[in-house]
Amino acid sequence: MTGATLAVRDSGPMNAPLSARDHTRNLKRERILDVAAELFFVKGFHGASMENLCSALGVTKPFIYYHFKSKDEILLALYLASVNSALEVARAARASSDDPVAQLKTFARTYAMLVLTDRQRIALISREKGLLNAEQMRDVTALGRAFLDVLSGLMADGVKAGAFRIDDPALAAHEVNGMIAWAINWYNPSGRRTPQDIADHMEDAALRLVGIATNWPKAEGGPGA
Amino acid sequence: MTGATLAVRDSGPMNAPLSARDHTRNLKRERILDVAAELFFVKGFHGASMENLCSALGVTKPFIYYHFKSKDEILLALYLASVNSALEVARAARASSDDPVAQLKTFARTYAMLVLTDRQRIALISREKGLLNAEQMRDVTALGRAFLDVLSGLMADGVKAGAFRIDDPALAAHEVNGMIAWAINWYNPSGRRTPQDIADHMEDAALRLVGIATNWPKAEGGPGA
DNA sequence: GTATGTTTATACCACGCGGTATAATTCCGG
DNA sequence: CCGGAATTATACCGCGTGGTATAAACATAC
Repeated sequence: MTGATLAVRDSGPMNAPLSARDHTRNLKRERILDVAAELFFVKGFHGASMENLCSALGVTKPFIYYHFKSKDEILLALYLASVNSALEVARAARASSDDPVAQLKTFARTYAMLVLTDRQRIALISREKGLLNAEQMRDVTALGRAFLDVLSGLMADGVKAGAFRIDDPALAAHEVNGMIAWAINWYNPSGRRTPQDIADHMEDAALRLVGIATNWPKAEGGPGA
Repeated sequence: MTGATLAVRDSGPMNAPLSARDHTRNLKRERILDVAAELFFVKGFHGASMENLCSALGVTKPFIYYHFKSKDEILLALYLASVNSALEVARAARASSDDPVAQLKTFARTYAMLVLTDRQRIALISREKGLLNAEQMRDVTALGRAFLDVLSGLMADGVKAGAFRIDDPALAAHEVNGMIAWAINWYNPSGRRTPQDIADHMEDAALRLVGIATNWPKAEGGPGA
Protein backbone atom coordinates (compact mmCIF):
# COMPACT_ATOMS: atom_id res chain seq x y z
CA MET A 1 0.00 0.00 0.00
CA THR A 2 2.68 2.48 1.03
CA GLY A 3 4.65 1.59 -2.04
CA ALA A 4 7.52 -0.23 -0.44
CA THR A 5 6.84 -3.89 -0.11
CA LEU A 6 10.39 -4.81 0.79
CA ALA A 7 12.14 -3.61 3.85
CA VAL A 8 13.84 -0.37 3.01
CA ARG A 9 16.86 0.75 4.91
CA ASP A 10 15.90 4.10 6.40
CA SER A 11 18.71 6.48 5.64
CA GLY A 12 19.23 9.02 8.35
CA PRO A 13 17.28 10.20 11.32
CA MET A 14 13.95 10.71 9.56
CA ASN A 15 12.32 8.14 7.33
CA ALA A 16 13.47 10.18 4.35
CA PRO A 17 11.65 9.50 1.08
CA LEU A 18 14.32 7.45 -0.66
CA SER A 19 17.42 9.32 -1.69
CA ALA A 20 18.68 8.66 -5.19
CA ARG A 21 21.27 6.34 -3.71
CA ASP A 22 18.76 4.32 -1.77
CA HIS A 23 16.68 4.09 -4.88
CA THR A 24 19.43 2.55 -6.96
CA ARG A 25 20.32 0.32 -4.04
CA ASN A 26 16.81 -1.04 -4.07
CA LEU A 27 16.94 -1.56 -7.80
CA LYS A 28 20.07 -3.64 -7.39
CA ARG A 29 18.45 -5.61 -4.61
CA GLU A 30 15.41 -6.23 -6.78
CA ARG A 31 17.58 -7.43 -9.64
CA ILE A 32 19.36 -9.84 -7.35
CA LEU A 33 16.07 -11.10 -5.98
CA ASP A 34 14.65 -11.63 -9.45
CA VAL A 35 17.53 -13.77 -10.60
CA ALA A 36 17.67 -15.59 -7.28
CA ALA A 37 13.97 -16.42 -7.53
CA GLU A 38 14.47 -17.94 -10.95
CA LEU A 39 17.44 -19.95 -9.75
CA PHE A 40 15.71 -21.16 -6.60
CA PHE A 41 12.64 -22.05 -8.63
CA VAL A 42 14.63 -24.25 -10.99
CA LYS A 43 17.26 -25.78 -8.73
CA GLY A 44 15.84 -25.32 -5.26
CA PHE A 45 17.26 -23.13 -2.53
CA HIS A 46 20.01 -25.47 -1.45
CA GLY A 47 20.62 -26.65 -4.98
CA ALA A 48 21.40 -23.17 -6.24
CA SER A 49 24.76 -21.90 -5.09
CA MET A 50 25.86 -18.35 -4.54
CA GLU A 51 28.37 -18.87 -7.32
CA ASN A 52 25.50 -19.82 -9.61
CA LEU A 53 23.81 -16.61 -8.64
CA CYS A 54 26.97 -14.63 -9.28
CA SER A 55 27.50 -15.93 -12.77
CA ALA A 56 23.81 -15.58 -13.59
CA LEU A 57 24.04 -11.95 -12.55
CA GLY A 58 27.46 -11.41 -14.08
CA VAL A 59 28.88 -10.06 -10.85
CA THR A 60 31.32 -11.12 -8.17
CA LYS A 61 30.52 -12.60 -4.82
CA PRO A 62 31.35 -9.58 -2.67
CA PHE A 63 28.88 -7.62 -4.74
CA ILE A 64 26.03 -9.77 -3.54
CA TYR A 65 27.29 -9.81 0.03
CA TYR A 66 27.44 -6.05 -0.11
CA HIS A 67 23.70 -5.96 -0.70
CA PHE A 68 22.62 -8.96 1.34
CA LYS A 69 24.28 -10.27 4.41
CA SER A 70 23.53 -13.92 3.73
CA LYS A 71 21.82 -16.35 1.42
CA ASP A 72 19.10 -16.75 4.01
CA GLU A 73 18.36 -13.04 3.91
CA ILE A 74 17.74 -13.31 0.17
CA LEU A 75 15.29 -16.13 0.71
CA LEU A 76 13.55 -14.22 3.46
CA ALA A 77 13.22 -11.13 1.27
CA LEU A 78 11.68 -13.28 -1.45
CA TYR A 79 9.26 -14.85 1.01
CA LEU A 80 8.15 -11.47 2.27
CA ALA A 81 7.74 -9.96 -1.17
CA SER A 82 5.63 -12.89 -2.36
CA VAL A 83 3.31 -13.19 0.57
CA ASN A 84 2.98 -9.42 0.70
CA SER A 85 1.86 -9.21 -2.90
CA ALA A 86 -0.65 -11.99 -2.34
CA LEU A 87 -2.00 -10.18 0.69
CA GLU A 88 -2.28 -6.95 -1.28
CA VAL A 89 -4.27 -8.73 -3.98
CA ALA A 90 -6.67 -10.13 -1.41
CA ARG A 91 -7.12 -6.80 0.33
CA ALA A 92 -7.63 -4.94 -2.91
CA ALA A 93 -10.29 -7.44 -3.93
CA ARG A 94 -12.05 -6.98 -0.61
CA ALA A 95 -12.01 -3.21 -1.06
CA SER A 96 -13.12 -3.31 -4.67
CA SER A 97 -16.82 -3.69 -4.00
CA ASP A 98 -19.52 -4.24 -1.40
CA ASP A 99 -20.72 -7.37 -3.12
CA PRO A 100 -18.93 -10.57 -2.03
CA VAL A 101 -19.57 -12.09 -5.45
CA ALA A 102 -17.81 -9.22 -7.17
CA GLN A 103 -15.03 -9.40 -4.59
CA LEU A 104 -14.49 -13.07 -5.29
CA LYS A 105 -14.44 -12.51 -9.02
CA THR A 106 -11.84 -9.78 -8.64
CA PHE A 107 -9.78 -11.87 -6.28
CA ALA A 108 -9.77 -14.96 -8.43
CA ARG A 109 -8.79 -13.05 -11.55
CA THR A 110 -6.07 -10.87 -10.03
CA TYR A 111 -4.67 -13.63 -7.86
CA ALA A 112 -4.47 -15.95 -10.84
CA MET A 113 -2.65 -13.26 -12.78
CA LEU A 114 -0.23 -12.77 -9.92
CA VAL A 115 0.45 -16.46 -9.62
CA LEU A 116 0.96 -16.92 -13.34
CA THR A 117 3.17 -13.91 -13.95
CA ASP A 118 5.15 -14.18 -10.73
CA ARG A 119 5.18 -17.91 -10.30
CA GLN A 120 8.88 -18.24 -9.60
CA ARG A 121 8.54 -16.09 -6.53
CA ILE A 122 5.11 -17.32 -5.49
CA ALA A 123 6.22 -20.93 -5.75
CA LEU A 124 8.84 -20.40 -3.07
CA ILE A 125 6.19 -19.87 -0.43
CA SER A 126 4.92 -23.39 -0.78
CA ARG A 127 8.08 -25.18 -1.84
CA GLU A 128 10.80 -24.04 0.48
CA LYS A 129 9.35 -24.41 3.92
CA GLY A 130 11.24 -25.08 7.09
CA LEU A 131 14.52 -23.82 5.70
CA LEU A 132 14.49 -20.81 7.98
CA ASN A 133 13.80 -21.07 11.67
CA ALA A 134 10.49 -20.02 13.15
CA GLU A 135 11.88 -16.76 14.48
CA GLN A 136 13.03 -15.65 11.05
CA MET A 137 9.72 -16.74 9.55
CA ARG A 138 7.57 -14.88 12.05
CA ASP A 139 6.59 -12.04 9.74
CA VAL A 140 6.08 -14.36 6.78
CA THR A 141 3.85 -16.62 8.82
CA ALA A 142 1.85 -13.67 10.11
CA LEU A 143 1.33 -12.29 6.62
CA GLY A 144 0.32 -15.69 5.33
CA ARG A 145 -2.23 -16.01 8.07
CA ALA A 146 -3.50 -12.51 7.30
CA PHE A 147 -3.93 -13.50 3.66
CA LEU A 148 -6.03 -16.49 4.60
CA ASP A 149 -8.01 -14.44 7.10
CA VAL A 150 -8.91 -11.89 4.46
CA LEU A 151 -9.97 -14.65 2.12
CA SER A 152 -11.95 -16.43 4.82
CA GLY A 153 -13.65 -13.14 5.63
CA LEU A 154 -14.67 -12.81 2.02
CA MET A 155 -16.16 -16.28 2.12
CA ALA A 156 -17.99 -15.63 5.37
CA ASP A 157 -19.47 -12.44 3.94
CA GLY A 158 -20.64 -14.36 0.91
CA VAL A 159 -22.41 -16.81 3.15
CA LYS A 160 -23.95 -14.05 5.24
CA ALA A 161 -25.23 -12.41 2.08
CA GLY A 162 -26.81 -15.70 1.09
CA ALA A 163 -24.75 -15.81 -2.10
CA PHE A 164 -22.26 -18.60 -1.35
CA ARG A 165 -23.41 -22.15 -0.76
CA ILE A 166 -20.60 -23.34 1.45
CA ASP A 167 -20.58 -24.42 5.05
CA ASP A 168 -16.97 -23.77 6.00
CA PRO A 169 -15.52 -20.41 4.94
CA ALA A 170 -11.99 -21.21 6.09
CA LEU A 171 -11.93 -24.44 4.16
CA ALA A 172 -13.42 -22.78 1.09
CA ALA A 173 -10.63 -20.23 1.31
CA HIS A 174 -8.07 -23.01 1.19
CA GLU A 175 -9.86 -24.61 -1.71
CA VAL A 176 -9.99 -21.48 -3.85
CA ASN A 177 -6.42 -20.65 -2.95
CA GLY A 178 -5.23 -24.12 -3.85
CA MET A 179 -7.17 -24.29 -7.06
CA ILE A 180 -5.49 -21.13 -8.27
CA ALA A 181 -2.07 -21.35 -6.66
CA TRP A 182 -1.53 -24.90 -7.87
CA ALA A 183 -1.12 -23.42 -11.33
CA ILE A 184 2.52 -22.83 -10.41
CA ASN A 185 2.93 -26.57 -10.82
CA TRP A 186 1.43 -27.00 -14.27
CA TYR A 187 1.40 -23.65 -16.02
CA ASN A 188 3.74 -23.56 -18.98
CA PRO A 189 4.53 -20.01 -20.15
CA SER A 190 5.34 -21.31 -23.62
CA GLY A 191 2.10 -23.30 -23.88
CA ARG A 192 -1.08 -22.36 -25.68
CA ARG A 193 -2.93 -20.84 -22.76
CA THR A 194 -2.31 -17.23 -21.87
CA PRO A 195 -2.50 -16.01 -18.29
CA GLN A 196 -5.62 -14.05 -19.22
CA ASP A 197 -7.36 -17.15 -20.52
CA ILE A 198 -6.55 -19.04 -17.39
CA ALA A 199 -7.53 -16.16 -15.13
CA ASP A 200 -10.89 -15.98 -16.89
CA HIS A 201 -11.49 -19.66 -16.26
CA MET A 202 -10.35 -19.39 -12.68
CA GLU A 203 -12.86 -16.62 -12.09
CA ASP A 204 -15.71 -18.83 -13.26
CA ALA A 205 -14.34 -21.82 -11.40
CA ALA A 206 -14.15 -19.85 -8.16
CA LEU A 207 -17.79 -18.90 -8.51
CA ARG A 208 -18.80 -22.49 -9.11
CA LEU A 209 -16.64 -23.61 -6.20
CA VAL A 210 -18.66 -21.48 -3.80
CA GLY A 211 -21.90 -22.83 -5.25
CA ILE A 212 -22.87 -20.08 -7.67
CA ALA A 213 -24.22 -21.43 -10.93
CA THR A 214 -22.70 -19.64 -13.87
CA ASN A 215 -24.45 -19.10 -17.16
CA TRP A 216 -24.15 -22.27 -19.18
CA PRO A 217 -23.43 -22.97 -21.93
CA LYS A 218 -21.43 -19.83 -22.58
CA ALA A 219 -23.58 -19.03 -25.62
CA GLU A 220 -27.28 -18.89 -24.70
CA GLY A 221 -29.43 -21.89 -25.34
CA GLY A 222 -30.29 -23.11 -21.88
CA PRO A 223 -28.81 -26.06 -20.05
CA GLY A 224 -29.00 -29.54 -21.48
CA ALA A 225 -27.50 -28.84 -24.94
CA MET B 1 -2.90 -53.29 -8.73
CA THR B 2 -0.42 -56.10 -8.98
CA GLY B 3 0.72 -55.37 -5.49
CA ALA B 4 4.18 -54.06 -6.21
CA THR B 5 4.18 -50.38 -6.90
CA LEU B 6 7.95 -50.01 -6.58
CA ALA B 7 10.39 -51.54 -8.92
CA VAL B 8 11.18 -55.02 -7.69
CA ARG B 9 14.45 -56.65 -8.53
CA ASP B 10 13.53 -59.76 -10.41
CA SER B 11 15.40 -62.60 -8.84
CA GLY B 12 16.28 -65.24 -11.35
CA PRO B 13 15.16 -66.12 -14.82
CA MET B 14 11.41 -65.95 -14.24
CA ASN B 15 9.64 -63.08 -12.60
CA ALA B 16 9.34 -65.19 -9.49
CA PRO B 17 6.73 -64.09 -6.93
CA LEU B 18 9.06 -62.48 -4.40
CA SER B 19 11.37 -64.80 -2.55
CA ALA B 20 11.53 -64.33 1.21
CA ARG B 21 14.82 -62.51 0.74
CA ASP B 22 13.46 -60.12 -1.81
CA HIS B 23 10.53 -59.53 0.44
CA THR B 24 12.62 -58.40 3.39
CA ARG B 25 14.80 -56.41 1.03
CA ASN B 26 11.76 -54.50 -0.10
CA LEU B 27 10.69 -53.91 3.47
CA LYS B 28 14.07 -52.39 4.21
CA ARG B 29 13.83 -50.24 1.13
CA GLU B 30 10.37 -49.11 2.13
CA ARG B 31 11.57 -48.19 5.59
CA ILE B 32 14.38 -46.14 4.15
CA LEU B 33 12.01 -44.43 1.75
CA ASP B 34 9.58 -43.59 4.52
CA VAL B 35 12.16 -41.90 6.67
CA ALA B 36 13.72 -40.19 3.67
CA ALA B 37 10.34 -38.80 2.64
CA GLU B 38 9.85 -37.30 6.07
CA LEU B 39 13.32 -35.80 6.02
CA PHE B 40 13.01 -34.40 2.51
CA PHE B 41 9.60 -33.00 3.39
CA VAL B 42 10.97 -31.07 6.35
CA LYS B 43 14.43 -30.03 5.18
CA GLY B 44 14.24 -30.35 1.44
CA PHE B 45 16.16 -32.80 -0.71
CA HIS B 46 19.44 -30.96 -0.70
CA GLY B 47 18.96 -29.79 2.86
CA ALA B 48 18.71 -33.32 4.21
CA SER B 49 22.01 -35.13 4.27
CA MET B 50 22.67 -38.81 4.02
CA GLU B 51 24.11 -38.65 7.53
CA ASN B 52 20.81 -37.19 8.70
CA LEU B 53 19.09 -40.12 7.09
CA CYS B 54 21.48 -42.56 8.72
CA SER B 55 20.96 -41.28 12.23
CA ALA B 56 17.20 -41.02 11.70
CA LEU B 57 17.23 -44.68 10.69
CA GLY B 58 19.78 -45.72 13.29
CA VAL B 59 22.02 -47.34 10.71
CA THR B 60 25.35 -46.71 9.08
CA LYS B 61 26.00 -45.21 5.71
CA PRO B 62 27.07 -48.36 3.88
CA PHE B 63 23.75 -49.89 4.90
CA ILE B 64 21.87 -47.34 2.84
CA TYR B 65 24.28 -47.55 -0.04
CA TYR B 66 23.82 -51.29 0.00
CA HIS B 67 20.11 -50.81 -0.74
CA PHE B 68 20.28 -47.72 -2.92
CA LYS B 69 23.09 -46.78 -5.18
CA SER B 70 22.70 -43.04 -4.67
CA LYS B 71 20.69 -40.30 -3.03
CA ASP B 72 19.13 -39.56 -6.40
CA GLU B 73 17.84 -43.09 -6.66
CA ILE B 74 16.02 -42.65 -3.37
CA LEU B 75 14.39 -39.49 -4.63
CA LEU B 76 13.42 -41.18 -7.87
CA ALA B 77 11.89 -44.12 -6.03
CA LEU B 78 9.84 -41.69 -3.95
CA TYR B 79 8.70 -39.84 -7.04
CA LEU B 80 7.58 -43.04 -8.71
CA ALA B 81 5.77 -44.37 -5.68
CA SER B 82 3.87 -41.12 -5.21
CA VAL B 83 2.79 -40.55 -8.74
CA ASN B 84 1.95 -44.22 -9.07
CA SER B 85 -0.37 -44.17 -6.10
CA ALA B 86 -2.07 -41.04 -7.42
CA LEU B 87 -2.56 -42.69 -10.77
CA GLU B 88 -3.99 -45.78 -9.12
CA VAL B 89 -6.49 -43.65 -7.23
CA ALA B 90 -7.60 -41.96 -10.42
CA ARG B 91 -7.94 -45.23 -12.32
CA ALA B 92 -9.81 -46.89 -9.50
CA ALA B 93 -12.24 -43.99 -9.39
CA ARG B 94 -12.80 -44.26 -13.13
CA ALA B 95 -13.49 -47.97 -12.79
CA SER B 96 -15.75 -47.60 -9.79
CA SER B 97 -18.89 -46.67 -11.69
CA ASP B 98 -20.39 -45.77 -15.04
CA ASP B 99 -21.63 -42.44 -13.76
CA PRO B 100 -19.10 -39.60 -14.08
CA VAL B 101 -20.64 -37.91 -11.05
CA ALA B 102 -20.05 -40.97 -8.91
CA GLN B 103 -16.56 -41.30 -10.35
CA LEU B 104 -15.73 -37.73 -9.42
CA LYS B 105 -17.07 -38.20 -5.91
CA THR B 106 -14.96 -41.30 -5.45
CA PHE B 107 -11.91 -39.64 -6.90
CA ALA B 108 -12.17 -36.51 -4.77
CA ARG B 109 -12.63 -38.47 -1.57
CA THR B 110 -9.93 -41.08 -2.11
CA TYR B 111 -7.46 -38.64 -3.60
CA ALA B 112 -7.93 -36.31 -0.66
CA MET B 113 -7.35 -39.19 1.72
CA LEU B 114 -4.19 -40.14 -0.14
CA VAL B 115 -2.89 -36.59 -0.07
CA LEU B 116 -3.64 -36.12 3.59
CA THR B 117 -2.27 -39.40 4.85
CA ASP B 118 0.71 -39.53 2.52
CA ARG B 119 1.49 -35.88 2.22
CA GLN B 120 5.20 -36.15 2.87
CA ARG B 121 5.61 -38.30 -0.20
CA ILE B 122 2.99 -36.58 -2.32
CA ALA B 123 4.50 -33.18 -1.59
CA LEU B 124 7.76 -34.19 -3.20
CA ILE B 125 6.15 -34.36 -6.62
CA SER B 126 5.38 -30.67 -6.62
CA ARG B 127 8.22 -29.37 -4.49
CA GLU B 128 11.37 -30.98 -5.76
CA LYS B 129 11.28 -30.48 -9.47
CA GLY B 130 14.23 -30.19 -11.76
CA LEU B 131 16.59 -31.92 -9.36
CA LEU B 132 16.88 -34.96 -11.60
CA ASN B 133 17.55 -34.67 -15.28
CA ALA B 134 14.84 -35.23 -17.87
CA GLU B 135 16.11 -38.70 -18.70
CA GLN B 136 15.81 -39.89 -15.13
CA MET B 137 12.39 -38.27 -14.83
CA ARG B 138 10.99 -39.83 -17.97
CA ASP B 139 8.83 -42.42 -16.23
CA VAL B 140 7.69 -39.99 -13.57
CA THR B 141 6.68 -37.45 -16.19
CA ALA B 142 4.83 -40.08 -18.17
CA LEU B 143 2.92 -41.29 -15.12
CA GLY B 144 2.07 -37.74 -14.16
CA ARG B 145 0.70 -37.10 -17.61
CA ALA B 146 -1.29 -40.34 -17.43
CA PHE B 147 -2.79 -39.19 -14.13
CA LEU B 148 -3.96 -35.94 -15.66
CA ASP B 149 -5.23 -37.73 -18.75
CA VAL B 150 -7.37 -40.04 -16.64
CA LEU B 151 -8.74 -37.07 -14.75
CA SER B 152 -9.36 -35.09 -17.92
CA GLY B 153 -11.15 -38.09 -19.35
CA LEU B 154 -13.40 -38.17 -16.33
CA MET B 155 -14.21 -34.51 -16.84
CA ALA B 156 -14.87 -34.96 -20.54
CA ASP B 157 -17.23 -37.83 -19.80
CA GLY B 158 -19.05 -35.67 -17.32
CA VAL B 159 -19.54 -33.02 -19.97
CA LYS B 160 -20.66 -35.58 -22.53
CA ALA B 161 -23.21 -36.91 -20.07
CA GLY B 162 -24.51 -33.38 -19.58
CA ALA B 163 -23.69 -33.51 -15.88
CA PHE B 164 -20.70 -31.17 -15.65
CA ARG B 165 -21.01 -27.51 -16.49
CA ILE B 166 -17.45 -26.82 -17.55
CA ASP B 167 -16.03 -25.87 -20.90
CA ASP B 168 -12.45 -27.10 -20.57
CA PRO B 169 -12.01 -30.61 -19.15
CA ALA B 170 -8.21 -30.41 -18.99
CA LEU B 171 -8.33 -27.16 -17.06
CA ALA B 172 -11.03 -28.48 -14.75
CA ALA B 173 -8.77 -31.46 -14.06
CA HIS B 174 -5.99 -29.10 -12.98
CA GLU B 175 -8.43 -27.17 -10.85
CA VAL B 176 -9.78 -30.17 -8.96
CA ASN B 177 -6.29 -31.57 -8.59
CA GLY B 178 -4.96 -28.30 -7.24
CA MET B 179 -7.85 -27.74 -4.90
CA ILE B 180 -7.20 -31.10 -3.27
CA ALA B 181 -3.43 -31.45 -3.59
CA TRP B 182 -2.80 -27.99 -2.17
CA ALA B 183 -3.86 -29.42 1.18
CA ILE B 184 -0.27 -30.60 1.56
CA ASN B 185 0.54 -26.95 2.21
CA TRP B 186 -1.97 -26.20 4.92
CA TYR B 187 -3.11 -29.46 6.46
CA ASN B 188 -2.00 -29.82 10.04
CA PRO B 189 -2.21 -33.42 11.31
CA SER B 190 -2.49 -32.17 14.88
CA GLY B 191 -5.25 -29.71 14.06
CA ARG B 192 -8.96 -30.09 14.60
CA ARG B 193 -9.89 -31.36 11.18
CA THR B 194 -9.59 -35.06 10.46
CA PRO B 195 -8.69 -36.35 7.01
CA GLN B 196 -12.21 -37.76 6.76
CA ASP B 197 -13.78 -34.39 7.45
CA ILE B 198 -11.65 -32.74 4.85
CA ALA B 199 -12.23 -35.49 2.32
CA ASP B 200 -15.97 -35.09 2.79
CA HIS B 201 -15.74 -31.40 2.11
CA MET B 202 -13.49 -31.94 -0.86
CA GLU B 203 -16.03 -34.30 -2.36
CA ASP B 204 -18.73 -31.64 -2.19
CA ALA B 205 -16.36 -28.95 -3.38
CA ALA B 206 -15.36 -31.00 -6.40
CA LEU B 207 -19.00 -31.37 -7.37
CA ARG B 208 -19.59 -27.65 -7.07
CA LEU B 209 -16.40 -26.96 -9.01
CA VAL B 210 -17.78 -28.81 -12.02
CA GLY B 211 -21.07 -26.96 -11.74
CA ILE B 212 -23.21 -29.43 -9.89
CA ALA B 213 -25.41 -27.79 -7.27
CA THR B 214 -25.30 -29.73 -4.04
CA ASN B 215 -28.13 -29.88 -1.58
CA TRP B 216 -28.05 -26.72 0.50
CA PRO B 217 -28.26 -26.06 3.35
CA LYS B 218 -27.14 -29.47 4.55
CA ALA B 219 -30.31 -29.82 6.64
CA GLU B 220 -33.42 -29.36 4.52
CA GLY B 221 -35.22 -26.04 4.53
CA GLY B 222 -34.58 -24.73 1.05
CA PRO B 223 -32.10 -22.09 -0.01
CA GLY B 224 -32.33 -18.57 1.32
CA ALA B 225 -32.30 -19.18 5.05
C1' DG C 1 29.49 -75.64 9.47
C1' DT C 2 30.29 -73.29 5.79
C1' DA C 3 29.10 -70.28 1.91
C1' DT C 4 26.40 -66.41 0.82
C1' DG C 5 24.06 -62.36 1.85
C1' DT C 6 23.76 -58.52 5.03
C1' DT C 7 25.35 -55.02 8.34
C1' DT C 8 28.67 -52.65 11.14
C1' DA C 9 32.83 -50.11 12.12
C1' DT C 10 35.87 -46.82 10.82
C1' DA C 11 38.21 -44.09 8.21
C1' DC C 12 38.80 -41.60 4.27
C1' DC C 13 38.43 -38.56 -0.17
C1' DA C 14 37.74 -34.82 -3.34
C1' DC C 15 34.70 -31.31 -3.92
C1' DG C 16 31.61 -27.52 -3.58
C1' DC C 17 29.62 -24.87 -0.27
C1' DG C 18 28.58 -20.21 2.27
C1' DG C 19 31.09 -16.71 3.65
C1' DT C 20 35.30 -13.54 4.44
C1' DA C 21 39.68 -10.66 3.81
C1' DT C 22 42.16 -7.35 1.61
C1' DA C 23 43.66 -4.23 -1.71
C1' DA C 24 42.94 -2.10 -5.70
C1' DT C 25 39.69 0.21 -8.64
C1' DT C 26 35.79 2.47 -10.70
C1' DC C 27 31.80 5.11 -10.30
C1' DC C 28 29.34 9.30 -9.44
C1' DG C 29 26.88 12.91 -6.66
C1' DG C 30 27.94 17.25 -4.48
C1' DC D 1 37.48 17.23 -9.18
C1' DC D 2 37.40 15.20 -5.00
C1' DG D 3 35.84 11.83 -1.60
C1' DG D 4 33.10 8.39 -0.22
C1' DA D 5 30.33 4.73 -1.94
C1' DA D 6 30.17 0.80 -4.90
C1' DT D 7 32.42 -2.98 -7.24
C1' DT D 8 36.06 -5.92 -8.79
C1' DA D 9 39.86 -9.07 -8.37
C1' DT D 10 41.69 -12.72 -6.13
C1' DA D 11 42.52 -15.65 -2.91
C1' DC D 12 41.36 -18.05 0.91
C1' DC D 13 38.95 -20.84 4.97
C1' DG D 14 36.61 -24.43 7.48
C1' DC D 15 33.10 -27.42 6.98
C1' DG D 16 29.70 -30.65 5.47
C1' DT D 17 28.67 -33.09 1.56
C1' DG D 18 27.81 -37.52 -1.36
C1' DG D 19 30.10 -41.38 -1.90
C1' DT D 20 33.83 -45.13 -1.29
C1' DA D 21 37.26 -48.63 0.71
C1' DT D 22 38.28 -52.24 3.52
C1' DA D 23 37.90 -55.54 6.87
C1' DA D 24 35.51 -57.56 10.21
C1' DA D 25 31.17 -59.43 12.28
C1' DC D 26 26.62 -61.19 12.07
C1' DA D 27 22.68 -63.88 10.20
C1' DT D 28 20.73 -67.56 7.99
C1' DA D 29 19.65 -71.08 4.73
C1' DC D 30 21.12 -75.48 3.15
